[in-house]
Amino acid sequence: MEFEVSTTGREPIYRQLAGQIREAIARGRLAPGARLPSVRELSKTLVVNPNTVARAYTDLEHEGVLNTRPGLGVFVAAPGSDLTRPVRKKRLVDSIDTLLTEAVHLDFSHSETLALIQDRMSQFHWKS
Amino acid sequence: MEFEVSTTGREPIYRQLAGQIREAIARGRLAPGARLPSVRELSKTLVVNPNTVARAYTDLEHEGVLNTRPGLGVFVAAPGSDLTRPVRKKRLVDSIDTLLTEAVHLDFSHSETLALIQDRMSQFHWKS
Amino acid sequence: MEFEVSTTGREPIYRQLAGQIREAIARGRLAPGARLPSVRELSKTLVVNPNTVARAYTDLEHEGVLNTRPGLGVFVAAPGSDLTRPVRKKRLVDSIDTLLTEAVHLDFSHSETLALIQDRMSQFHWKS
Amino acid sequence: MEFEVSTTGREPIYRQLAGQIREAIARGRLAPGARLPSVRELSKTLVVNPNTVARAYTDLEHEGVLNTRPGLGVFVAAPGSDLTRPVRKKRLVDSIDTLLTEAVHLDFSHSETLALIQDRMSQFHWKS
DNA sequence: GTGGTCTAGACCACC
DNA sequence: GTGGTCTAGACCACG
Repeated sequence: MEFEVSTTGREPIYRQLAGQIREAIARGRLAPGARLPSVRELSKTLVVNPNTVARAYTDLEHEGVLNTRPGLGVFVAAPGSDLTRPVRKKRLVDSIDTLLTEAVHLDFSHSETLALIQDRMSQFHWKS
Repeated sequence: MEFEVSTTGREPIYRQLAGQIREAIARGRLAPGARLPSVRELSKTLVVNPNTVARAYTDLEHEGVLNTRPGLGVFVAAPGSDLTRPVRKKRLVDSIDTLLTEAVHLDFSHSETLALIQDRMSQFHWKS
Repeated sequence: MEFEVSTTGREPIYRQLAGQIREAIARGRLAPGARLPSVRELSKTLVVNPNTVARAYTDLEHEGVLNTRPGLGVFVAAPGSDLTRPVRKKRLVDSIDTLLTEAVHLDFSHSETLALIQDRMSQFHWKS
Repeated sequence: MEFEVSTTGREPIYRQLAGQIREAIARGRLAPGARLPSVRELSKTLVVNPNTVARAYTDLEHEGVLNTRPGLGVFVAAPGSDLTRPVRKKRLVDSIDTLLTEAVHLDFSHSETLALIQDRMSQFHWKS
Protein backbone atom coordinates (compact mmCIF):
# COMPACT_ATOMS: atom_id res chain seq x y z
CA MET A 1 0.00 0.00 0.00
CA GLU A 2 1.20 3.43 -0.73
CA PHE A 3 -0.45 6.45 0.81
CA GLU A 4 -0.07 10.05 -0.10
CA VAL A 5 -0.84 13.21 1.76
CA SER A 6 -1.38 16.61 0.29
CA THR A 7 -0.16 19.62 2.20
CA THR A 8 -2.35 21.74 -0.05
CA GLY A 9 -5.87 21.79 1.26
CA ARG A 10 -7.13 22.21 4.76
CA GLU A 11 -7.71 18.64 5.89
CA PRO A 12 -5.22 17.76 8.63
CA ILE A 13 -2.60 15.28 7.54
CA TYR A 14 -3.36 12.74 10.25
CA ARG A 15 -6.97 12.71 9.16
CA GLN A 16 -6.12 12.31 5.47
CA LEU A 17 -3.99 9.36 6.40
CA ALA A 18 -6.65 7.78 8.62
CA GLY A 19 -9.19 8.24 5.85
CA GLN A 20 -6.96 6.57 3.29
CA ILE A 21 -6.37 3.60 5.55
CA ARG A 22 -10.09 3.24 6.22
CA GLU A 23 -10.82 3.45 2.51
CA ALA A 24 -8.11 0.92 1.59
CA ILE A 25 -9.64 -1.54 4.04
CA ALA A 26 -13.16 -0.91 2.78
CA ARG A 27 -12.02 -1.51 -0.79
CA GLY A 28 -10.37 -4.77 0.22
CA ARG A 29 -6.88 -3.58 -0.62
CA LEU A 30 -5.85 -4.09 2.99
CA ALA A 31 -7.11 -7.37 4.40
CA PRO A 32 -7.73 -8.21 8.07
CA GLY A 33 -4.48 -9.26 9.68
CA ALA A 34 -2.33 -7.31 7.22
CA ARG A 35 0.55 -5.43 8.79
CA LEU A 36 0.91 -1.71 8.27
CA PRO A 37 4.24 0.09 7.97
CA SER A 38 5.73 1.17 11.27
CA VAL A 39 5.26 4.73 12.42
CA ARG A 40 8.88 5.55 11.79
CA GLU A 41 8.92 3.95 8.38
CA LEU A 42 5.73 5.60 7.15
CA SER A 43 6.70 8.98 8.53
CA LYS A 44 9.85 8.80 6.43
CA THR A 45 8.19 7.82 3.18
CA LEU A 46 5.48 10.46 3.59
CA VAL A 47 7.93 13.06 4.88
CA VAL A 48 5.76 13.99 7.82
CA ASN A 49 6.29 14.16 11.54
CA PRO A 50 6.15 10.73 13.27
CA ASN A 51 3.64 12.16 15.74
CA THR A 52 1.30 12.73 12.83
CA VAL A 53 1.40 9.10 11.73
CA ALA A 54 1.06 7.93 15.32
CA ARG A 55 -2.01 10.09 15.75
CA ALA A 56 -3.68 8.50 12.71
CA TYR A 57 -2.87 4.99 13.99
CA THR A 58 -4.13 5.59 17.51
CA ASP A 59 -7.33 7.18 16.23
CA LEU A 60 -7.99 4.13 14.09
CA GLU A 61 -7.15 1.84 16.98
CA HIS A 62 -9.74 3.60 19.12
CA GLU A 63 -12.24 3.05 16.33
CA GLY A 64 -11.43 -0.67 16.33
CA VAL A 65 -10.06 -0.58 12.80
CA LEU A 66 -6.45 -1.34 13.72
CA ASN A 67 -4.73 -3.33 16.49
CA THR A 68 -1.33 -2.50 17.84
CA ARG A 69 0.67 -5.47 19.10
CA PRO A 70 3.55 -3.91 21.00
CA GLY A 71 6.86 -4.95 19.60
CA LEU A 72 5.28 -6.54 16.54
CA GLY A 73 3.61 -3.71 14.69
CA VAL A 74 0.21 -2.42 13.68
CA PHE A 75 -2.33 -4.73 12.04
CA VAL A 76 -5.71 -4.46 10.37
CA ALA A 77 -8.36 -5.65 12.82
CA ALA A 78 -11.06 -8.18 12.07
CA PRO A 79 -14.10 -6.57 10.48
CA GLY A 80 -17.19 -5.76 12.52
CA SER A 81 -18.26 -2.99 14.78
CA ASP A 82 -18.73 -2.92 18.55
CA LEU A 83 -21.62 -0.51 18.24
CA THR A 84 -25.24 -1.52 18.60
CA ARG A 85 -27.31 -1.70 15.48
CA PRO A 86 -29.45 1.42 16.19
CA VAL A 87 -26.31 3.50 16.75
CA ARG A 88 -24.69 2.20 13.58
CA LYS A 89 -27.82 2.84 11.59
CA LYS A 90 -28.21 6.37 12.88
CA ARG A 91 -24.63 7.20 11.93
CA LEU A 92 -25.04 5.83 8.46
CA VAL A 93 -28.36 7.57 7.86
CA ASP A 94 -26.90 10.89 9.00
CA SER A 95 -24.03 10.47 6.58
CA ILE A 96 -26.37 9.51 3.77
CA ASP A 97 -28.48 12.61 4.37
CA THR A 98 -25.39 14.79 4.28
CA LEU A 99 -24.32 13.22 1.01
CA LEU A 100 -27.74 13.64 -0.58
CA THR A 101 -27.87 17.25 0.53
CA GLU A 102 -24.61 17.82 -1.27
CA ALA A 103 -25.83 16.01 -4.39
CA VAL A 104 -28.91 18.21 -4.60
CA HIS A 105 -26.90 21.40 -4.17
CA LEU A 106 -24.43 20.25 -6.81
CA ASP A 107 -27.43 20.08 -9.12
CA PHE A 108 -27.40 16.34 -9.82
CA SER A 109 -30.66 14.57 -10.61
CA HIS A 110 -32.06 11.60 -8.72
CA SER A 111 -31.06 9.16 -11.43
CA GLU A 112 -27.57 10.53 -11.97
CA THR A 113 -26.89 10.39 -8.26
CA LEU A 114 -28.15 6.85 -7.92
CA ALA A 115 -26.17 5.70 -10.93
CA LEU A 116 -23.00 7.24 -9.59
CA ILE A 117 -23.51 5.64 -6.18
CA GLN A 118 -24.10 2.19 -7.67
CA ASP A 119 -21.05 2.55 -9.83
CA ARG A 120 -18.85 3.38 -6.84
CA MET A 121 -20.43 0.66 -4.69
CA SER A 122 -19.08 -1.98 -7.04
CA GLN A 123 -15.56 -0.92 -6.10
CA PHE A 124 -15.96 -1.68 -2.42
CA HIS A 125 -15.63 -4.90 -0.55
CA TRP A 126 -18.96 -5.73 1.07
CA LYS A 127 -19.62 -8.25 3.81
CA SER A 128 -21.17 -11.66 3.19
CA MET B 1 -37.95 26.30 10.44
CA GLU B 2 -36.32 25.42 13.70
CA PHE B 3 -32.63 24.79 13.94
CA GLU B 4 -30.57 23.51 16.80
CA VAL B 5 -26.89 23.50 17.54
CA SER B 6 -24.85 21.54 19.97
CA THR B 7 -21.90 23.17 21.66
CA THR B 8 -20.47 19.88 22.92
CA GLY B 9 -19.41 18.29 19.62
CA ARG B 10 -16.31 19.27 17.68
CA GLU B 11 -18.19 20.58 14.66
CA PRO B 12 -18.18 24.39 14.72
CA ILE B 13 -21.54 25.97 15.44
CA TYR B 14 -21.61 28.03 12.27
CA ARG B 15 -21.00 24.91 10.24
CA GLN B 16 -23.73 22.91 11.99
CA LEU B 17 -26.11 25.71 11.22
CA ALA B 18 -25.02 25.98 7.60
CA GLY B 19 -25.43 22.24 7.21
CA GLN B 20 -28.94 22.32 8.60
CA ILE B 21 -29.92 25.13 6.28
CA ARG B 22 -28.47 23.32 3.28
CA GLU B 23 -30.36 20.18 4.24
CA ALA B 24 -33.65 22.01 4.77
CA ILE B 25 -33.33 23.47 1.28
CA ALA B 26 -32.38 20.12 -0.27
CA ARG B 27 -35.43 18.54 1.33
CA GLY B 28 -37.68 21.28 -0.02
CA ARG B 29 -38.64 22.48 3.43
CA LEU B 30 -37.15 25.86 2.62
CA ALA B 31 -38.21 26.98 -0.85
CA PRO B 32 -36.40 29.48 -3.10
CA GLY B 33 -37.36 32.99 -2.06
CA ALA B 34 -38.20 32.01 1.51
CA ARG B 35 -36.90 34.35 4.18
CA LEU B 36 -34.69 33.04 6.95
CA PRO B 37 -34.81 34.36 10.50
CA SER B 38 -32.83 37.53 10.98
CA VAL B 39 -29.32 37.24 12.34
CA ARG B 40 -30.24 38.83 15.65
CA GLU B 41 -33.41 36.79 16.02
CA LEU B 42 -31.76 33.46 15.33
CA SER B 43 -28.79 34.30 17.53
CA LYS B 44 -31.22 34.80 20.39
CA THR B 45 -33.14 31.58 19.91
CA LEU B 46 -29.94 29.55 19.50
CA VAL B 47 -28.20 31.44 22.30
CA VAL B 48 -25.10 32.12 20.26
CA ASN B 49 -23.31 35.28 19.22
CA PRO B 50 -24.83 37.13 16.25
CA ASN B 51 -21.48 36.95 14.49
CA THR B 52 -21.70 33.17 14.53
CA VAL B 53 -25.05 33.17 12.75
CA ALA B 54 -23.81 35.80 10.33
CA ARG B 55 -20.84 33.61 9.51
CA ALA B 56 -23.10 30.71 8.55
CA TYR B 57 -25.25 33.00 6.40
CA THR B 58 -22.34 34.62 4.57
CA ASP B 59 -20.69 31.25 3.90
CA LEU B 60 -23.91 30.04 2.32
CA GLU B 61 -24.16 33.23 0.36
CA HIS B 62 -20.69 32.65 -1.08
CA GLU B 63 -21.84 29.17 -2.07
CA GLY B 64 -24.78 30.68 -3.91
CA VAL B 65 -27.31 29.04 -1.60
CA LEU B 66 -28.60 32.24 0.01
CA ASN B 67 -29.03 35.85 -1.04
CA THR B 68 -28.80 38.59 1.50
CA ARG B 69 -30.47 41.93 0.95
CA PRO B 70 -29.06 44.35 3.51
CA GLY B 71 -31.87 46.04 5.34
CA LEU B 72 -34.37 43.35 4.37
CA GLY B 73 -33.07 40.00 5.49
CA VAL B 74 -31.66 36.77 4.13
CA PHE B 75 -33.44 34.66 1.51
CA VAL B 76 -33.10 31.27 -0.15
CA ALA B 77 -31.51 31.64 -3.60
CA ALA B 78 -32.63 30.01 -6.82
CA PRO B 79 -31.24 26.49 -7.21
CA GLY B 80 -28.33 25.68 -9.50
CA SER B 81 -24.55 25.67 -9.36
CA ASP B 82 -22.04 27.90 -11.13
CA LEU B 83 -19.37 25.24 -10.98
CA THR B 84 -18.06 23.32 -13.90
CA ARG B 85 -19.36 19.79 -14.37
CA PRO B 86 -16.00 18.02 -13.76
CA VAL B 87 -15.58 19.88 -10.49
CA ARG B 88 -19.11 19.05 -9.37
CA LYS B 89 -18.68 15.41 -10.27
CA LYS B 90 -15.35 15.10 -8.51
CA ARG B 91 -16.80 16.57 -5.33
CA LEU B 92 -19.74 14.21 -5.39
CA VAL B 93 -17.68 11.12 -6.12
CA ASP B 94 -15.28 11.93 -3.30
CA SER B 95 -18.20 12.27 -0.92
CA ILE B 96 -19.73 9.02 -2.14
CA ASP B 97 -16.49 7.14 -1.56
CA THR B 98 -16.24 8.53 1.95
CA LEU B 99 -19.80 7.45 2.65
CA LEU B 100 -19.27 3.95 1.31
CA THR B 101 -16.10 3.57 3.34
CA GLU B 102 -18.12 4.39 6.43
CA ALA B 103 -20.90 1.96 5.46
CA VAL B 104 -18.44 -0.91 5.12
CA HIS B 105 -16.80 -0.13 8.47
CA LEU B 106 -20.22 0.06 10.11
CA ASP B 107 -20.70 -3.50 8.89
CA PHE B 108 -23.60 -2.93 6.53
CA SER B 109 -24.04 -5.17 3.50
CA HIS B 110 -24.28 -3.98 -0.07
CA SER B 111 -28.04 -4.50 -0.22
CA GLU B 112 -28.76 -2.92 3.16
CA THR B 113 -26.72 0.14 2.22
CA LEU B 114 -28.39 0.52 -1.14
CA ALA B 115 -31.84 0.09 0.35
CA LEU B 116 -31.13 2.72 2.98
CA ILE B 117 -29.84 5.17 0.40
CA GLN B 118 -32.86 4.71 -1.84
CA ASP B 119 -35.17 5.16 1.11
CA ARG B 120 -33.51 8.45 2.09
CA MET B 121 -33.38 9.67 -1.51
CA SER B 122 -37.16 9.74 -1.63
CA GLN B 123 -37.14 12.41 1.06
CA PHE B 124 -35.14 14.91 -0.95
CA HIS B 125 -36.22 17.38 -3.52
CA TRP B 126 -34.52 16.48 -6.83
CA LYS B 127 -34.23 18.66 -9.89
CA SER B 128 -36.27 18.18 -13.06
CA MET C 1 5.23 42.09 -0.76
CA GLU C 2 4.08 45.18 1.03
CA PHE C 3 0.42 46.03 1.33
CA GLU C 4 -1.24 49.15 2.60
CA VAL C 5 -4.75 49.94 3.68
CA SER C 6 -6.53 53.21 4.19
CA THR C 7 -9.02 53.54 6.97
CA THR C 8 -10.47 56.79 5.64
CA GLY C 9 -12.17 55.52 2.47
CA ARG C 10 -15.45 53.65 2.43
CA GLU C 11 -13.99 50.41 1.08
CA PRO C 12 -13.70 47.88 3.90
CA ILE C 13 -10.17 47.12 4.98
CA TYR C 14 -10.46 43.39 4.39
CA ARG C 15 -11.63 44.06 0.86
CA GLN C 16 -8.81 46.50 0.11
CA LEU C 17 -6.38 43.88 1.27
CA ALA C 18 -8.03 41.10 -0.74
CA GLY C 19 -7.95 43.33 -3.83
CA GLN C 20 -4.25 44.05 -3.41
CA ILE C 21 -3.46 40.38 -3.05
CA ARG C 22 -5.51 39.49 -6.12
CA GLU C 23 -3.74 42.20 -8.10
CA ALA C 24 -0.28 41.13 -6.94
CA ILE C 25 -1.05 37.61 -8.13
CA ALA C 26 -2.48 38.79 -11.44
CA ARG C 27 0.67 40.84 -12.05
CA GLY C 28 2.85 37.83 -11.30
CA ARG C 29 4.46 39.49 -8.29
CA LEU C 30 3.11 36.69 -6.11
CA ALA C 31 3.67 33.32 -7.76
CA PRO C 32 1.72 30.10 -7.12
CA GLY C 33 3.06 28.42 -4.02
CA ALA C 34 4.42 31.64 -2.51
CA ARG C 35 3.73 32.10 1.18
CA LEU C 36 1.92 35.18 2.41
CA PRO C 37 2.71 36.89 5.69
CA SER C 38 1.06 35.22 8.67
CA VAL C 39 -2.20 36.67 9.93
CA ARG C 40 -0.63 37.96 13.13
CA GLU C 41 2.40 39.38 11.37
CA LEU C 42 0.42 41.25 8.73
CA SER C 43 -2.08 42.49 11.28
CA LYS C 44 0.80 44.09 13.14
CA THR C 45 2.38 45.78 10.14
CA LEU C 46 -0.98 47.08 8.91
CA VAL C 47 -2.11 47.98 12.43
CA VAL C 48 -5.44 46.24 12.09
CA ASN C 49 -7.13 43.47 14.00
CA PRO C 50 -5.98 39.93 13.16
CA ASN C 51 -9.58 39.00 12.41
CA THR C 52 -9.63 41.57 9.64
CA VAL C 53 -6.62 40.03 7.92
CA ALA C 54 -8.05 36.56 8.45
CA ARG C 55 -11.26 37.65 6.79
CA ALA C 56 -9.39 38.74 3.66
CA TYR C 57 -7.48 35.47 3.57
CA THR C 58 -10.52 33.25 4.02
CA ASP C 59 -12.48 35.14 1.38
CA LEU C 60 -9.66 34.58 -1.08
CA GLU C 61 -9.49 30.95 -0.08
CA HIS C 62 -13.18 30.55 -0.89
CA GLU C 63 -12.47 32.09 -4.28
CA GLY C 64 -9.77 29.51 -4.87
CA VAL C 65 -7.03 32.13 -4.95
CA LEU C 66 -5.26 31.06 -1.76
CA ASN C 67 -4.75 27.81 0.13
CA THR C 68 -4.37 27.84 3.84
CA ARG C 69 -2.58 25.07 5.67
CA PRO C 70 -3.37 25.42 9.34
CA GLY C 71 -0.19 25.43 11.34
CA LEU C 72 1.90 26.35 8.32
CA GLY C 73 0.58 29.53 6.81
CA VAL C 74 -1.27 30.81 3.78
CA PHE C 75 -0.08 30.18 0.21
CA VAL C 76 -0.93 31.28 -3.32
CA ALA C 77 -3.03 28.60 -5.07
CA ALA C 78 -2.56 27.26 -8.56
CA PRO C 79 -4.26 29.45 -11.17
CA GLY C 80 -7.56 28.52 -12.82
CA SER C 81 -11.24 28.91 -12.10
CA ASP C 82 -13.84 26.29 -11.22
CA LEU C 83 -16.64 28.39 -12.66
CA THR C 84 -18.53 27.61 -15.78
CA ARG C 85 -17.59 29.56 -18.88
CA PRO C 86 -20.91 31.44 -19.25
CA VAL C 87 -20.68 32.61 -15.64
CA ARG C 88 -17.10 33.76 -16.08
CA LYS C 89 -17.93 35.59 -19.28
CA LYS C 90 -20.95 37.34 -17.81
CA ARG C 91 -18.90 38.56 -14.86
CA LEU C 92 -16.19 39.90 -17.11
CA VAL C 93 -18.57 41.61 -19.52
CA ASP C 94 -20.41 43.29 -16.68
CA SER C 95 -17.14 44.62 -15.33
CA ILE C 96 -16.07 45.81 -18.76
CA ASP C 97 -19.31 47.72 -19.24
CA THR C 98 -18.90 49.39 -15.87
CA LEU C 99 -15.36 50.38 -16.77
CA LEU C 100 -16.34 51.80 -20.15
CA THR C 101 -19.19 53.75 -18.57
CA GLU C 102 -16.65 55.32 -16.27
CA ALA C 103 -14.25 56.08 -19.13
CA VAL C 104 -16.95 57.92 -21.06
CA HIS C 105 -17.97 59.96 -18.04
CA LEU C 106 -14.33 60.82 -17.35
CA ASP C 107 -14.32 62.30 -20.85
CA PHE C 108 -11.79 59.97 -22.44
CA SER C 109 -11.99 59.23 -26.16
CA HIS C 110 -12.24 55.79 -27.71
CA SER C 111 -8.60 55.79 -28.78
CA GLU C 112 -7.23 57.15 -25.51
CA THR C 113 -9.15 54.53 -23.56
CA LEU C 114 -8.01 51.69 -25.77
CA ALA C 115 -4.41 52.84 -25.65
CA LEU C 116 -4.50 53.04 -21.87
CA ILE C 117 -6.00 49.57 -21.57
CA GLN C 118 -3.41 48.05 -23.87
CA ASP C 119 -0.65 49.75 -21.96
CA ARG C 120 -1.87 48.35 -18.65
CA MET C 121 -2.49 44.89 -20.10
CA SER C 122 1.22 44.50 -20.73
CA GLN C 123 1.84 44.67 -16.99
CA PHE C 124 -0.27 41.63 -16.18
CA HIS C 125 0.57 38.00 -16.23
CA TRP C 126 -1.71 36.29 -18.79
CA LYS C 127 -2.32 32.61 -19.18
CA SER C 128 -0.87 30.46 -21.95
CA MET D 1 -35.85 54.75 -20.80
CA GLU D 2 -36.89 51.98 -18.55
CA PHE D 3 -34.79 50.98 -15.60
CA GLU D 4 -35.05 47.91 -13.50
CA VAL D 5 -33.77 47.10 -10.08
CA SER D 6 -33.19 43.68 -8.64
CA THR D 7 -33.86 43.16 -4.97
CA THR D 8 -31.89 39.91 -5.25
CA GLY D 9 -28.22 40.60 -4.90
CA ARG D 10 -26.38 42.81 -2.50
CA GLU D 11 -25.91 46.02 -4.48
CA PRO D 12 -28.00 48.80 -2.91
CA ILE D 13 -30.95 49.84 -5.02
CA TYR D 14 -29.96 53.49 -5.22
CA ARG D 15 -26.59 52.46 -6.55
CA GLN D 16 -28.04 50.07 -9.14
CA LEU D 17 -30.21 52.89 -10.35
CA ALA D 18 -27.37 55.41 -10.47
CA GLY D 19 -25.26 52.89 -12.37
CA GLN D 20 -27.98 52.30 -14.93
CA ILE D 21 -28.43 56.00 -15.52
CA ARG D 22 -24.69 56.48 -15.94
CA GLU D 23 -24.54 53.57 -18.36
CA ALA D 24 -27.54 54.78 -20.38
CA ILE D 25 -25.84 58.15 -20.83
CA ALA D 26 -22.52 56.56 -21.76
CA ARG D 27 -24.25 54.42 -24.36
CA GLY D 28 -25.97 57.48 -25.83
CA ARG D 29 -29.44 56.29 -24.97
CA LEU D 30 -29.93 59.34 -22.78
CA ALA D 31 -28.72 62.50 -24.47
CA PRO D 32 -27.60 65.73 -22.76
CA GLY D 33 -30.64 67.83 -21.92
CA ALA D 34 -32.99 64.85 -21.78
CA ARG D 35 -35.45 64.90 -18.90
CA LEU D 36 -35.59 62.03 -16.46
CA PRO D 37 -38.78 60.81 -14.80
CA SER D 38 -39.65 62.62 -11.59
CA VAL D 39 -38.72 61.02 -8.29
CA ARG D 40 -42.35 60.24 -7.52
CA GLU D 41 -43.04 58.81 -10.95
CA LEU D 42 -39.94 56.60 -11.05
CA SER D 43 -40.43 55.39 -7.50
CA LYS D 44 -43.87 54.17 -8.50
CA THR D 45 -42.84 52.35 -11.64
CA LEU D 46 -39.89 50.69 -9.87
CA VAL D 47 -41.91 50.05 -6.71
CA VAL D 48 -39.25 51.46 -4.44
CA ASN D 49 -39.17 54.11 -1.77
CA PRO D 50 -39.02 57.68 -3.19
CA ASN D 51 -36.06 58.38 -0.92
CA THR D 52 -34.16 55.68 -2.77
CA VAL D 53 -34.70 57.33 -6.16
CA ALA D 54 -33.90 60.73 -4.70
CA ARG D 55 -30.64 59.41 -3.33
CA ALA D 56 -29.59 58.14 -6.78
CA TYR D 57 -30.46 61.49 -8.37
CA THR D 58 -28.62 63.60 -5.82
CA ASP D 59 -25.55 61.37 -6.00
CA LEU D 60 -25.46 61.83 -9.77
CA GLU D 61 -26.00 65.54 -9.41
CA HIS D 62 -22.99 65.77 -7.11
CA GLU D 63 -21.01 63.93 -9.76
CA GLY D 64 -22.08 66.46 -12.36
CA VAL D 65 -23.98 63.90 -14.40
CA LEU D 66 -27.46 65.33 -13.78
CA ASN D 67 -28.88 68.81 -13.15
CA THR D 68 -31.98 69.46 -11.10
CA ARG D 69 -33.99 72.51 -12.13
CA PRO D 70 -36.39 73.05 -9.27
CA GLY D 71 -39.97 72.95 -10.42
CA LEU D 72 -39.02 71.64 -13.86
CA GLY D 73 -37.42 68.26 -13.26
CA VAL D 74 -34.13 66.46 -13.52
CA PHE D 75 -32.04 66.63 -16.71
CA VAL D 76 -28.94 65.01 -18.16
CA ALA D 77 -26.03 67.45 -17.84
CA ALA D 78 -23.69 68.44 -20.63
CA PRO D 79 -20.81 65.98 -20.99
CA GLY D 80 -17.41 66.73 -19.55
CA SER D 81 -15.77 66.44 -16.19
CA ASP D 82 -14.69 69.10 -13.73
CA LEU D 83 -11.72 67.09 -12.65
CA THR D 84 -8.18 67.79 -13.73
CA ARG D 85 -6.64 65.46 -16.26
CA PRO D 86 -4.19 63.76 -13.85
CA VAL D 87 -7.02 62.96 -11.44
CA ARG D 88 -9.22 61.61 -14.23
CA LYS D 89 -6.40 59.50 -15.57
CA LYS D 90 -5.55 58.05 -12.19
CA ARG D 91 -9.15 57.02 -11.64
CA LEU D 92 -9.40 55.37 -15.00
CA VAL D 93 -6.10 53.54 -14.64
CA ASP D 94 -7.11 52.23 -11.22
CA SER D 95 -10.36 50.93 -12.66
CA ILE D 96 -8.56 49.35 -15.59
CA ASP D 97 -6.16 47.55 -13.27
CA THR D 98 -9.05 46.22 -11.22
CA LEU D 99 -10.73 44.96 -14.36
CA LEU D 100 -7.60 43.28 -15.66
CA THR D 101 -7.01 41.63 -12.29
CA GLU D 102 -10.47 40.15 -12.53
CA ALA D 103 -9.91 39.00 -16.11
CA VAL D 104 -6.75 37.15 -15.14
CA HIS D 105 -8.42 35.45 -12.20
CA LEU D 106 -11.36 34.46 -14.39
CA ASP D 107 -8.78 32.67 -16.53
CA PHE D 108 -9.20 34.68 -19.72
CA SER D 109 -6.26 35.07 -22.08
CA HIS D 110 -4.79 38.37 -23.22
CA SER D 111 -6.38 38.11 -26.64
CA GLU D 112 -9.81 37.02 -25.43
CA THR D 113 -9.89 39.88 -22.97
CA LEU D 114 -8.86 42.45 -25.53
CA ALA D 115 -11.37 41.15 -28.07
CA LEU D 116 -14.15 41.32 -25.52
CA ILE D 117 -13.24 44.86 -24.53
CA GLN D 118 -13.16 46.05 -28.15
CA ASP D 119 -16.48 44.44 -28.82
CA ARG D 120 -18.10 46.21 -25.87
CA MET D 121 -16.41 49.53 -26.72
CA SER D 122 -18.32 49.67 -29.98
CA GLN D 123 -21.54 49.86 -28.03
CA PHE D 124 -20.65 53.06 -26.21
CA HIS D 125 -20.92 56.66 -27.30
CA TRP D 126 -17.43 58.18 -27.37
CA LYS D 127 -16.55 61.85 -27.51
CA SER D 128 -15.41 63.66 -30.69
C1' DG E 1 4.61 29.04 15.97
C1' DT E 2 0.34 28.63 12.58
C1' DG E 3 -4.84 29.39 11.50
C1' DG E 4 -9.87 28.69 13.35
C1' DT E 5 -13.72 29.59 16.40
C1' DC E 6 -16.40 32.20 19.47
C1' DT E 7 -17.83 36.01 22.38
C1' DA E 8 -18.99 40.90 23.57
C1' DG E 9 -19.79 45.09 22.16
C1' DA E 10 -19.32 49.29 19.10
C1' DC E 11 -20.53 51.85 14.91
C1' DC E 12 -22.19 52.30 10.03
C1' DA E 13 -25.20 51.81 5.72
C1' DC E 14 -29.61 50.66 3.90
C1' DC E 15 -34.61 50.81 3.69
C1' DG F 1 -35.62 47.26 11.83
C1' DT F 2 -32.02 44.77 8.61
C1' DG F 3 -27.04 43.10 7.60
C1' DG F 4 -21.81 44.54 7.50
C1' DT F 5 -17.46 45.90 9.57
C1' DC F 6 -14.16 46.18 13.07
C1' DT F 7 -12.01 45.66 17.55
C1' DA F 8 -10.33 43.14 21.72
C1' DG F 9 -9.46 39.21 23.73
C1' DA F 10 -10.09 34.15 24.90
C1' DC F 11 -9.44 29.29 23.80
C1' DC F 12 -8.57 25.28 20.66
C1' DA F 13 -6.34 22.25 16.95
C1' DC F 14 -2.35 21.41 14.11
C1' DG F 15 2.58 20.43 13.20
